[in-house]
Amino acid sequence: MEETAIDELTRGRESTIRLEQFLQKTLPPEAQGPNSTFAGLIGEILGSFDKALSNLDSEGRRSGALLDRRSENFGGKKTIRSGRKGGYRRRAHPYSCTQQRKRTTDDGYTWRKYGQKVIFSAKHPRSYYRCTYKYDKGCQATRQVQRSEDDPTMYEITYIGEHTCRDLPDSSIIINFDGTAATNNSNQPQKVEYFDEEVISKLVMTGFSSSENLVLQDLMVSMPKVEIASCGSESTSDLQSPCGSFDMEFDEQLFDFDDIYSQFRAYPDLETM
DNA sequence: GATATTTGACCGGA
DNA sequence: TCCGGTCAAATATC
Repeated sequence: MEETAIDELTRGRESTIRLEQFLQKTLPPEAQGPNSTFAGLIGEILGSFDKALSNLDSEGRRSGALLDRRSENFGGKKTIRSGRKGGYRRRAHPYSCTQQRKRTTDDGYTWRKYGQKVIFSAKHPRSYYRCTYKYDKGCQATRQVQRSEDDPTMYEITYIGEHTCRDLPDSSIIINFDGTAATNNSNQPQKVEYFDEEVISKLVMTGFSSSENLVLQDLMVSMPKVEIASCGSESTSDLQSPCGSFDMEFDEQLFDFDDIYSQFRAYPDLETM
């Protein structure tokens, strides 16, 4: 399973390199300087692939220990050691991502606060939240919320672990390219798989030949899918995204997709090509 | 009464 | 030994 993810990421990386080579041929020289949007974007995409590959690689080395630890906690029953008040094992953080937001409540999940700490060298205390369904469904997701020191109106929210409380059947997965939520008959939250088609299609519409499209199709296939939990009325978040939480999903493992997504958002001029 | 939050203590990792 | 993450009893809120 993990090897498949690595293969796909490697393929995506190679496709990005091919895309870079193609754009180098087609873009005017002034658009290709070291400080250009083009160079920055390609560099960051490659960097993200490298980072994801690096994370996966290190996960592979640690996976045995992690699985043991996670399965130990999964039942929701705390094993309190005799004579101790605490009795817990601090979890490693296999998957985490940090976002900055003005609000902390619109990520589509329900959280229960379980602690708050004053952090050394930080102005503001850090709050700790776990998924409400930790014990009901064994969901191991947690998040940490801390007011930003630079901008006190913003919160730095770190999501740790994956939500297993929304373990939806595959039949409910909706492939959606335009970001509009399709409807189904159930009242279950929908799991929508979403590609940033807008950006890629604009690239395609700028005159790529069919063979060149293959490069992009390659890239799209290799690009990790974005899992967006449909958040109903709360779908408008402070981020420029349909929903608050972005995770890259490879089967049962979630990886941060923020970097790649934000790279496209960080270059509005690309979207107007 | 059930559920959520607060807060001091405990524990693990660096 | 210090710092940060988590636990769980006490307290607050609905």
